[in-house]
Amino acid sequence: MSASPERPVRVRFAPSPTGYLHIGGARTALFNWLFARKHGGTFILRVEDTDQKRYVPDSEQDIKDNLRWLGLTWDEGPDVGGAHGPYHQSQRSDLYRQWADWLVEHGYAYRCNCTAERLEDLRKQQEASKQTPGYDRHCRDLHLGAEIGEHVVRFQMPLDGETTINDLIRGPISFRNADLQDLVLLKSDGLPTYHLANVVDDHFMEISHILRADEWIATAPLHAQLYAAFGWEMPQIAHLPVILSPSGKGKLSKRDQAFQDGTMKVLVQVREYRRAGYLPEAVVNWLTNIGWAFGDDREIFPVAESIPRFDLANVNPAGGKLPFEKLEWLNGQYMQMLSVEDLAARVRPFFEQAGLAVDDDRLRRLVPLIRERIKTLPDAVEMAGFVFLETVTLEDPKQLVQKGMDAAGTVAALRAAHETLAGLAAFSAAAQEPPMRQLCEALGLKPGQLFGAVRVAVTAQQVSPPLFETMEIIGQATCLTRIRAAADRLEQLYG
RNA sequence: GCCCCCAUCGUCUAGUGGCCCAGGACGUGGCCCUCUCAAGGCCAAAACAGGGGUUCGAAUCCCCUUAGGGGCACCA
Repeated sequence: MSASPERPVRVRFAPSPTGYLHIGGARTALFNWLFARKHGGTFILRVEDTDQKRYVPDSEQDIKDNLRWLGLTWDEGPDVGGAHGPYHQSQRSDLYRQWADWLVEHGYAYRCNCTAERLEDLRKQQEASKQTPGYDRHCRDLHLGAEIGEHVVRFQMPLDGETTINDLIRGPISFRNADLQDLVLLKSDGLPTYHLANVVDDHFMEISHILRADEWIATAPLHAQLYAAFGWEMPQIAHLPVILSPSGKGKLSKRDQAFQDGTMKVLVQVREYRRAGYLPEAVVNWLTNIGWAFGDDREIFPVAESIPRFDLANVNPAGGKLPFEKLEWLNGQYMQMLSVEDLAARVRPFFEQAGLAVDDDRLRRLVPLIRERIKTLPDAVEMAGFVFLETVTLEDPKQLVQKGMDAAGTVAALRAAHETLAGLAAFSAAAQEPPMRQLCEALGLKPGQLFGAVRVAVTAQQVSPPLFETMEIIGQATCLTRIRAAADRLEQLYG
């Protein structure tokens, strides 16, 4: 039953199109992808669309788009094809049916026509009498034929003995067969359950290693028994640790959308990370570091460098929570590493979405100023959107008044600044600073007071990129207009 | 209830019997730098869940307890 070590590495990510790509799913995909790349193997995408009830039409597209966004491209699967297709389980029904029949014929499975009502009653009884819930094997020895009409096919689990799974991360895990269920393999709609489909597909797609979330551990012995019944070699298997909800209750996968946990925004779907302005390379770096460590005490590493180091033997079996604060930091680090060109291109759509008319020259000059001040792409809009605005308006002119100053003094300071700045022949930051500092002394103000008032006048914000560089980008005329307007308004209202 | 996984700072982790009175990172606090905010630099607080073994020696191996998690579907 153990796989031959020399078997070519072929791994798969097999999502079900019942929802958008989840961050936990992305992590599973990432580890599969890393494993494949490490071993020069093949990474396969397989769509497990056998649940018609929960099918979400645009979820497959979302899954594919976001895998690509993360750079987790597949070598075989939808859109790219391959020699082991089709890669949608809904197109492989005949195969599953054929092998389900084979199991029945060979005494490894049986037909069952127990009704949903009977199963429901059974479960209620078992709960009432505090018994372990599960199918009572009513039809197991009835040898029902195909003529019974609507029915399912159940696996005939051996009643004694043990099944041992050799998990690559956890070592051997044993189960008493008597504790295992006669699970449904083929549903009454003729489609397979996960258990049958994944075994048949993994076999015919020549999957060498199964890397999946650890919620599958409990059904692994069933899968092992299926391989044994078919007489097929079982792939090597490893169960990846789950990602837990930061709120401390349950696994994250139970929530399917972003939610608020205290002061922290918890993002769940990959599309939410994308929209929130995280860089895919930062997300990948972050995800790689949950359950696995690069080594050498390094926290920041490009994916290309983690490939040769990746090893299942170093995967931590314990589940963990997503460290969101670390993503914020990592994202900031990655943004600092990007070229001006690159960051400008990435930040541009966010300005546009905010309805701002982006000027390329200004944007390129702005990027170095905001690069180390933003954590996510849309932060740039909040920090420096005023650069692309014709006029800015202050909610309350009182905001111009800095600590230790009054309205009259502020008006005077602004007018003095206006005069100083208006007198400059060149409006570069370097040209602005010395006379403005002299002005501080002349007015008896601290730099923070004068510059603060000018900052608010020019940007309508208390916080901005460095003042002189910012004014240089905005331009002399616009700055002067804004300073005068601010002084006028303050004087009018509080003078 | 039954079966299974799992357990190092608040969080992500390093540690595969002596190099560990436990290292890194995020976050937190302090200081420095400073036109705001950041970034950066320096410093600090902060963990081997508990109890038994094994061993000359245990964070590392074994057992029990406890905590957390998963599963017990005609969902994946």
